[in-house]
Amino acid sequence: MYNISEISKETGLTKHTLRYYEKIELLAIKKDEKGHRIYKQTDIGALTFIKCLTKTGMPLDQIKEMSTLALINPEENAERILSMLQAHKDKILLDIKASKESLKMIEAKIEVALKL
Amino acid sequence: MYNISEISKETGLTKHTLRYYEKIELLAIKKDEKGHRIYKQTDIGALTFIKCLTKTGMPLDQIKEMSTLALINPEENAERILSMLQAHKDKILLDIKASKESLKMIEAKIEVALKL
DNA sequence: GTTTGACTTAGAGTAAACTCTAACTAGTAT
DNA sequence: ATACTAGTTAGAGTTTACTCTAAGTCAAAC
Repeated sequence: MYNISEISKETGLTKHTLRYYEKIELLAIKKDEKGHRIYKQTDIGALTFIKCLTKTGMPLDQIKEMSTLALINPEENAERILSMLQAHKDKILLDIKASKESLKMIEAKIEVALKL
Repeated sequence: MYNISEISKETGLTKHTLRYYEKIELLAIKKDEKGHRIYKQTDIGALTFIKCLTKTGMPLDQIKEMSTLALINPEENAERILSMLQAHKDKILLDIKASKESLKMIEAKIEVALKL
């Protein structure tokens, strides 16, 4: 069990962001009798996965859609979740390809600048 | 010589975006006697490079800084331009690495979802 | 000759994802 | 008792990169 400061350190997300994620209902965190958030190991896992999705350009509303589907009925929604994950995987592969092409152009510019 | 519509088609940037790039002084385009923009081949090259930098996450103000330096005095500013390009290249390499790691996590989740 | 479609401008509006502020409570340290 | 620290909330503000609107000019098509 962790409090918000520990989770902030652990995940690298600010406390503001952690509360913001709850406000937009990306995830739900239990509170203690004082109203303070109590995070579990599984929450760290979820936040790590959210970070990995946002970093690779999945919008928060899509992440929210997936996590809602998984929360409500993982078995029934498995197909939909799977297709979203597959689509995102394909997008990342394309992004990597595009990045490599951009890299080539930049390297060419570096060559030009080196000659000045 | 091309007009804004042709350049929009050519580069995939909207006319709005092309005018916006001029407003923030990312590049300067000559006008004809009617005040209409006239684009040259070199402008297409510049816009293509700008696209490659934005796609890979370089902020517009940094692109602007580089293009200003290159415009004012390419020889004198070569070193600064070079270091910015190098830094961006390194950033892209790190991003690709991170994307590949995210890919692994997503593929693991896909495996889990396939078992449902 | 008027409608259509291209262009122009200044400036307002939008979307996404935070980021911050103000006002508050509750527990601990001096 | 008072100051410090950590937590809470609602809601306002910020940043980036567009994106759109309104009002206008100008030339060709019907």
